[in-house]
Amino acid sequence: MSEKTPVAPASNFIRNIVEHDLEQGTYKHRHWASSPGDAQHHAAGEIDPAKIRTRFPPEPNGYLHIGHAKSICLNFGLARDFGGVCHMRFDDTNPEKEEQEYVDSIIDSVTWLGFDWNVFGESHLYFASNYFDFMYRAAEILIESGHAYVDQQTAEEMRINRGTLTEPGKNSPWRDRSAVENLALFREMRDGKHADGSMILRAKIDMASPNINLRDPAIYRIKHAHHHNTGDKWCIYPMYTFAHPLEDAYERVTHSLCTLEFEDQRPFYDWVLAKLAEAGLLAHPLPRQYEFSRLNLTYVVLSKRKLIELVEKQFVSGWDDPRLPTLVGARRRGYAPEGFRLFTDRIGISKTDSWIEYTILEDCMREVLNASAERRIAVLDPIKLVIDNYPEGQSEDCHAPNHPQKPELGHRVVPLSRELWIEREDFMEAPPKGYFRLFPGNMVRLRYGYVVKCTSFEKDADGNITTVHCEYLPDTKSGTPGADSVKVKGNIHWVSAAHAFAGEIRLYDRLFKEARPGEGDRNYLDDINPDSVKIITAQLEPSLQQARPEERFQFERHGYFVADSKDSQSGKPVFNRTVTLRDAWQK
RNA sequence: UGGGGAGUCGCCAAGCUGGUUAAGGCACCGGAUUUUGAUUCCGGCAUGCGAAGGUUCGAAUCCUUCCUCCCCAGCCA
Repeated sequence: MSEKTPVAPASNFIRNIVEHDLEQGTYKHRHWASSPGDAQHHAAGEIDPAKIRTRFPPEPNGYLHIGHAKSICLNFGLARDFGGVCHMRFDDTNPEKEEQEYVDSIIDSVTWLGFDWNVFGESHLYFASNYFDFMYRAAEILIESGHAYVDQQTAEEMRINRGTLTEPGKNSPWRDRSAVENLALFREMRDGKHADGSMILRAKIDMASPNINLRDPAIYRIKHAHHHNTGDKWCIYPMYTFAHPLEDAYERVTHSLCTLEFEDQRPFYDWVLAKLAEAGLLAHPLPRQYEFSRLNLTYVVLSKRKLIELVEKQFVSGWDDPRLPTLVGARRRGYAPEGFRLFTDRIGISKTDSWIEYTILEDCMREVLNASAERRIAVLDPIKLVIDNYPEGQSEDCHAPNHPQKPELGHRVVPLSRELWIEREDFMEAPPKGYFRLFPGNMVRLRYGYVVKCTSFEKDADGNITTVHCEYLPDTKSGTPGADSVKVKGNIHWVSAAHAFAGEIRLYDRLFKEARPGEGDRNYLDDINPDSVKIITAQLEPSLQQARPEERFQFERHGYFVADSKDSQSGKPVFNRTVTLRDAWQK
């Protein structure tokens, strides 16, 4: 089924760069010593069996979301397609924000998406914090070569002296200290002799640079904080801008992919690598950074800050709320890993600021789920259908295929009897033109059962339909020679009232009612859809009782549903609606 | 009004070292099949590539000017 979407990955500028590099043999002679290390370490290793090395470098300070899925698929997909390796690397250089809980969740999500960092017989799971000794050494080398200095300005002074977008900055009064003095001070920083914020190590570049990121950026700060991995070993920690190129080089990464906002940072990335290559700490070819545009999805919010707010202010039930675009949320919603991979292939990679329509993601899920999910029957808004000419107390088996396009998946038995539950919307007292379901005098097929003719109906005091009456045509049972003797256009699903069971179903809809939440001067919280979830009790066919957590189904004529991983109990599943079926019927 | 990026069909996105009719996907519109108004299948869908000039036999692709949008002034990443 899924052969339908072979999708040779579309050409994009990054693949073009990789192809070009491969043709040129740019990375052919790289050595890899089977573990991260400096130039000397790798020189002792063999020629790298990996044609290219990429990396997915999340900071373990939150949960992964759909935007990360794009980056994960890009990095791991590129490595896979070009005979390379993608490193799973935690960028944990800020002890104040990072936790083991996030590390575990991230590993779980990337694995769930279908990617693996065990390649060429090695596990490429890395932590930037394991490179602190190396980074410290790199900093000392920069100091010794006159490319870094210890600044004692306050944060406020630094900010003022940085200048503005249109005015150059001013040199720090501490900028011209000797290398010896800087080294001594930096070691004091490392040894805990100074308070947080009292000193900072800065790269010495150009306070007048039109690129603000080159105005002597901070590279090492004092933080007397406990680190989730290194404990209390360090009280100084490298800044991302300094650490990242070092991590990449240490791991022999060839193509370092990140989002557009780091574009201005690239000159510094290259500066760090060049200075340390000159000093012999790093070997050529050095990693190169390339930037692509981050994902924007309509009706969704992807910023970490907003996601945290939604959780903390309890607009949702938690990080794994099925309405959230987190990967744990999407998983609980029933979204499939293959769907995410299809999605990332479909939206492509470019440098254009773009907004992807949410329906693209939904369509990818429909496509993948249509191919894989077994069909079941659920009546979400039940009313009674009584077959008046069917004997009371009698029942019989009907056979329903588990998948219309996959006969090899077999079929199951659904019992039929005199009283059934059918969908409220499958009956109308006075139907509009084009409606071909149940209405007085009309005939429809009870899917996998008989053709019935609607004879009458009952209403309660409020005018709501409570019961519909019909008569069945005994010779028309599905699968029998007479099945097609009567042609009907309508085909409705049903469950036997005596055999079905009631189950909880959560009908999820988008969390935001506006395509671009918070656009203009609106607060994104005001754009929250008040009806993003509706909990109902449905009548479900008997076989659904055995549904296992995370098992996905198509409830015929409704959509795709998944047994909730948290709230389902043995014999008592709870279902989440993943996405509806397309519906071309305009009411 | 400093620097860095981006503008190709409703939404994405190839092409951009200039050369027949501007890929492809999604959406949309027709039509066929269908015991899911689903799926599947066929067909349609930019005389146009942010705008205006220019170079050229020939430009989305080169040049000039202009317009619009995004990012950067954390001891965050």
